[in-house]
Amino acid sequence: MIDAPSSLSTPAYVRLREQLRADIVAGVWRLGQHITLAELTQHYGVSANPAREALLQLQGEGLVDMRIHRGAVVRSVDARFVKNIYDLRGAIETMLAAEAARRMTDGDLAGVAAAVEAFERAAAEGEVDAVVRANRALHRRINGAADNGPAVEVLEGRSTLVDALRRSLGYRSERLAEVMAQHRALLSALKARDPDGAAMAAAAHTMSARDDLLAHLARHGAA
Amino acid sequence: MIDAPSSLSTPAYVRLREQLRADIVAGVWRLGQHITLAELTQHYGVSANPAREALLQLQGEGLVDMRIHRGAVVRSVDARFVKNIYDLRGAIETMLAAEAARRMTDGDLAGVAAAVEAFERAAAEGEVDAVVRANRALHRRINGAADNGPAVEVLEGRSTLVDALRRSLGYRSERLAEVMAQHRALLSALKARDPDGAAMAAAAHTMSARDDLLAHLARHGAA
DNA sequence: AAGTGGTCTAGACCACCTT
DNA sequence: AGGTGGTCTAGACCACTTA
Repeated sequence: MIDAPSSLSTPAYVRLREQLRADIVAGVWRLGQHITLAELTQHYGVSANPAREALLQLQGEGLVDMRIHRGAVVRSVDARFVKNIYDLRGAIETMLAAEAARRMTDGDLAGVAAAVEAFERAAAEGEVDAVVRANRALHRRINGAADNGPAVEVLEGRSTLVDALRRSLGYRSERLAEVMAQHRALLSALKARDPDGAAMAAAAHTMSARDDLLAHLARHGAA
Repeated sequence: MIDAPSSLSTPAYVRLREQLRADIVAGVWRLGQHITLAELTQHYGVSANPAREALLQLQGEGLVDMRIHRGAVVRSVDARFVKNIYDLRGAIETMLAAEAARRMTDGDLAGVAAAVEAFERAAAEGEVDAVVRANRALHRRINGAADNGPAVEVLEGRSTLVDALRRSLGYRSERLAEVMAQHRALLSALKARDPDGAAMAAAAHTMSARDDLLAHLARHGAA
């Protein structure tokens, strides 16, 4: 059964999509596992149609592969997949950072600066949740300032699986120091309204995140 | 009614999605126009469910905006939209070109070289369709060589509207000469296995395509 | 308070894969 | 051929907007 109705007004296929994504990330449905509509309708207590729609949308996010008349398969998160997603995200975030450097208002800049400080405070206190929140706020603000709705949609749509993976692995403290330095560099470039500098800082940031995660995977085996 | 069943085996929501996309591009449904499920079911002779799915998927491609209980609206293609889509595509294609430079086999390279020549031959003979085909083959080959499925999916998914717009405007011959020079530059960088050079060539190529289309729009008004 | 418009369920149907 | 598994239709239902 789908858990608390969350809100009576949210459609079943949306609730199922969210739940299914969370369950895939949590390992309820193993990576590479085969899922049929019948299993979904039984397990979550909805009928075939919303189940199919949820699968179609998750396919759009790259979480599952649907093969006609063969059921869906949870995409496995191997090194190649992680590299590909990070390369895609890196390309988009680099472009957005450059554009943000051109368009940011002083208010936007102050917001980014505040998020950078919130991140560092949370990191110093070891508050993992607060670190994740501040990090998200920081990148949301930069990406939002670029005023490119479609790009942000793609970025957010393609981030779920890898974000969940990253969060599940935790952060090493050396990595946190690295990230803080990268945030500072990015902030400086934005303050200087320097698109090329912002692009380079963003590219370095995402590439190091990619390599850090890939190193984790290589060390501890794939999920 | 949906036209020829195309193939009995392709599901209705897929056929409807393709048809609806083509019809939007052809102007059957005007940009900014309001569409309801009832209109779709009547006009295309399918029931509500496949119509809804087609709309959801086109929303995923950015062609329509769905607002719950208010119907869907065909997204209008203004200058800002064109710029945003081109910036997104440019970011992705730039990344893919760099990656392709690292990974291309000699066979891939020969394919790109052949496509470049096919493009130039078609351009010399004024065969617009052949130009479009060669151009697509060329970029498909480069993008494919990067071996990043998710990125290619996003690229193709987000290109339809703007591609159609560009095709509907035709090509000036000066523009064709520019494009040929850019293709040559890109090919050289790929041959030299030079990722940075390929990235720069790809970025220049998509930026000039963007600015060319924006100039068209500014001159002749929005579609 | 009516109306519009989206969503769900159930059952029939049919395409594709397997024997 | 049989079985599995996805897709369609119809009608009921219900949420959100408009008068």
